[in-house]
Amino acid sequence: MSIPAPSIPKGTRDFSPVEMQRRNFIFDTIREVYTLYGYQPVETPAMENLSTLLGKYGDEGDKLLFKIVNSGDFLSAVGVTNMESLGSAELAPLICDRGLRYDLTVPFARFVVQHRNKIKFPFKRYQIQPVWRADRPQKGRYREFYQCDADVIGSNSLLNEYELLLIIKEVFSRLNVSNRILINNRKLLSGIAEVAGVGERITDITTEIDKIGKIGMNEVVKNLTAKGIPESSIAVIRPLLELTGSNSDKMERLSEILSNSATGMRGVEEMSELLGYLKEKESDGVIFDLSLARGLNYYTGAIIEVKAEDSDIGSICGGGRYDDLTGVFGLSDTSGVGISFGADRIYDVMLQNDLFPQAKLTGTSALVVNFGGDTTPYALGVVAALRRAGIRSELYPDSVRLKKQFSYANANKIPWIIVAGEDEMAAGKVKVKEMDSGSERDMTLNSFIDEYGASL
RNA sequence: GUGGAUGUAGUUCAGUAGGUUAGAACGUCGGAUUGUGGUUCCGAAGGUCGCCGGUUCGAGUCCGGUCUUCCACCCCA
Repeated sequence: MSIPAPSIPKGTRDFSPVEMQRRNFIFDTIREVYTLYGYQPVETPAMENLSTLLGKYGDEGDKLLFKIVNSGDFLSAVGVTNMESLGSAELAPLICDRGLRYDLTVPFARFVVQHRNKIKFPFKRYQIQPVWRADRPQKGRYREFYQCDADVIGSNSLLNEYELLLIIKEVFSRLNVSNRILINNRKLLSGIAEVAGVGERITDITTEIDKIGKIGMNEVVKNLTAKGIPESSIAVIRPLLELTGSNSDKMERLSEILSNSATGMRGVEEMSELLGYLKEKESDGVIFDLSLARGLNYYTGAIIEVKAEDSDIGSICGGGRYDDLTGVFGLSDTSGVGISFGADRIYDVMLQNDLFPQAKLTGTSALVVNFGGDTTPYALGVVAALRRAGIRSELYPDSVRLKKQFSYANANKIPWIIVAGEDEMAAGKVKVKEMDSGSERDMTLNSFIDEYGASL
């Protein structure tokens, strides 16, 4: 009779101590940079009311929401006829009031509206928490993953966009991840759709435009045609996406072509201003890419996406400006802009390219051997003294064969073993063994701490 | 949600044209060394062959379904 092997839900993962050490390196780096730029931490619950989440991410996003079945007799609200006539999609809202958060931006918008009395605008917050998506798992794609968000809400200034770009550069430079930062502006895309006479179809157009880099212009044109975009419109859109030359050349051409679109012209102004803030060195690796579209529906201005070089992982950071996310929760005229680092994908990229710094030793430095009996108080005194001296140390919990205790130290890469048995106790000393060299010395505990404490 | 691949001891993998008690390495545990690890030697434990059903005298091996992991699409961090 064997118990079935335990398992965890599809797309979720456990993290070992080694993995956690590396993950924390990423989280700590991002947190340090966020703090350095004046962002304040915030957390929100894992689950939100479904009404908060639904309709914010487009149809596709709604499908990927994890819904939570109501507690108690959740079927009583349904009724027999509904049960038989409705599909599971229509049934869901009747039996689910809550869902797991899909990202950190929408819960943050909710947070801002709910706590507006206590918030002094502009509000700069950061938030590092897991999110959940019922996507099919794949390389670099998990059902539970961490986002590391920073947002400024309540300020229209493009200096915020500029600052977020600097943060992105700072984080990836500290992590040593080579990357390219793509920027664009939704207003430019809206303007293009407008002058092409298909302003209504902006969503269809942007999601297709986004694929240019992947499937090529010809395929995109084919898809647009298939979606019913008239050839005359495509004829206007296409040359714009194929603009070449320097950023200022591109902006110049765009302002000519978009001159009849107020939205488009604002896009030109915004993009020119942002590009203007970037000094020569800072603009390294920042690319103005008209084909960058990004799916999330709520973006209205600048959009940002970071791709790792030397990797097929895809996007490792994304963001943009949303002018009216808080509007749906009852607070209008509050524009925000934010970015989000995908910690799990950054982890994958760093592992692939061997970018993790040699693991800092955060494990135990000294293991005190347990002989049991009368020596226990003596051994306990030894660990206590080591800890008082700031040396990470532990007493082996069981008084078992020394072979076992030494092999434990070896397996856990503990560099020192302190032997405090009867002989040592009688002499008022300890025997210290350096595991690397295998050499042993009898000495007082104080002289050990004096001699090696500082290096541990 | 659509399409494809995968699944055998804790781990990485063998397993011949369906045929007795399913193998190896590493790891684990015990011993050589009852106060000494990492090397060596000896020994042991550990598997309802992902799960359910079917074909067959007989299935780890063939067929169907289902789940997991991985890959592509959709979409995205």
